[in-house]
Amino acid sequence: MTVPEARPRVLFAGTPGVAVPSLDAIAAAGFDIVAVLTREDAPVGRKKIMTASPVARRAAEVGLRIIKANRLDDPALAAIAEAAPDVAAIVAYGGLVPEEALALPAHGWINLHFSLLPQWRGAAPVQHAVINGDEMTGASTFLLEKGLDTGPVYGTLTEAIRPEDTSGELLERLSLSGATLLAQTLSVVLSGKGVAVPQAGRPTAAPKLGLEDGHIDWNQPALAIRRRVNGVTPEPGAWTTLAGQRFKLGPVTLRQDRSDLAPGQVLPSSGGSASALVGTGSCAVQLGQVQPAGKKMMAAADWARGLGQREDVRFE
RNA sequence: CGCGGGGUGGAGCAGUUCGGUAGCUCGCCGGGCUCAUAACCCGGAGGUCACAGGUUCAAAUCCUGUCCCCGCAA
Repeated sequence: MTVPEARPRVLFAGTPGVAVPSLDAIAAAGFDIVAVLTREDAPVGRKKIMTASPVARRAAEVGLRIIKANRLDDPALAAIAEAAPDVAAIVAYGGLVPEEALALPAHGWINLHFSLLPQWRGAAPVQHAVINGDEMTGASTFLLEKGLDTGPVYGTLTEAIRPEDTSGELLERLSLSGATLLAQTLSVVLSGKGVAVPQAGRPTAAPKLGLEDGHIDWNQPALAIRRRVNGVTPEPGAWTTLAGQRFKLGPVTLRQDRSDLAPGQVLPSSGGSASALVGTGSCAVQLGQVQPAGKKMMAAADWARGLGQREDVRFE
């Protein structure tokens, strides 16, 4: 009987869709994923259907051992200890990793974070980068420690933020390139050649966004409004109100040729090139997709047609 | 049974209160005008008004039930 060559034992921790490419990349790189830690099933949608996380579903497809826990209490810690990982890789797990857990793998926990640390530490780095109007962002792999995203950095990559990028699109690109970075970092760390560099520079905070973060203030300049809309798209979503009703907005485009509209004033234009313009603190913006309360998401041009001849349309 | 809005030609809407001829802005097809056009003019096709019962001389509209979509809340 031959003794198989020892493959590095990896614990993967992650929950949402952006973590799935990392799981795939680590598996493809040949690591032995001894367990996948993810959050418990959660009710989704109006019907509250209990749904497993994207990472849990992917892990199930591949036949990996799954540990579902919202907090790393004793049973979860025991399960991790039993899996005996050499290293843990964590991408958007969604829960705090206590110090007892940090010590379990010999090489610690390697976190993939979607910013150039120490910029945008926290739950929503991509969203804040977009809202802030950053032209460049990236991803970092670092050694998890007690503080929030404060550990020394193993590797980074950069990604340009395009003016029309939404957080969702940017995050998708970063989830793919970041997955490769994470797999590379694991290899280097497990080989003992990893070099972790303490974070240098001025930290900024990127707390999780709430519903109110998507509330558009039409008195702001058009550029700021576009950045905010892009930053909160698709989650938690940009919105305003119309006649007291919630009105969701998709990405907008700047119309620097129109500055004759008051902030919030809506101008439906008719004709084959129908669209809807909205006044801001500076020039107007042109709406792309809109969703009035109780309606499906629709093209702003379609919505504008249904408005008819009304001229009193105004967002609050 | 958490609260609320909605389902009307391909799209977005009006019409429902107070039953009585299917409407508006577009799109589509054909023709015209034009150097040209997403502009303008003329003509045309396309709808069991979500579904099922009920009331009525008559239902998109009133009554009952069902399905589906969405905004909140969680």
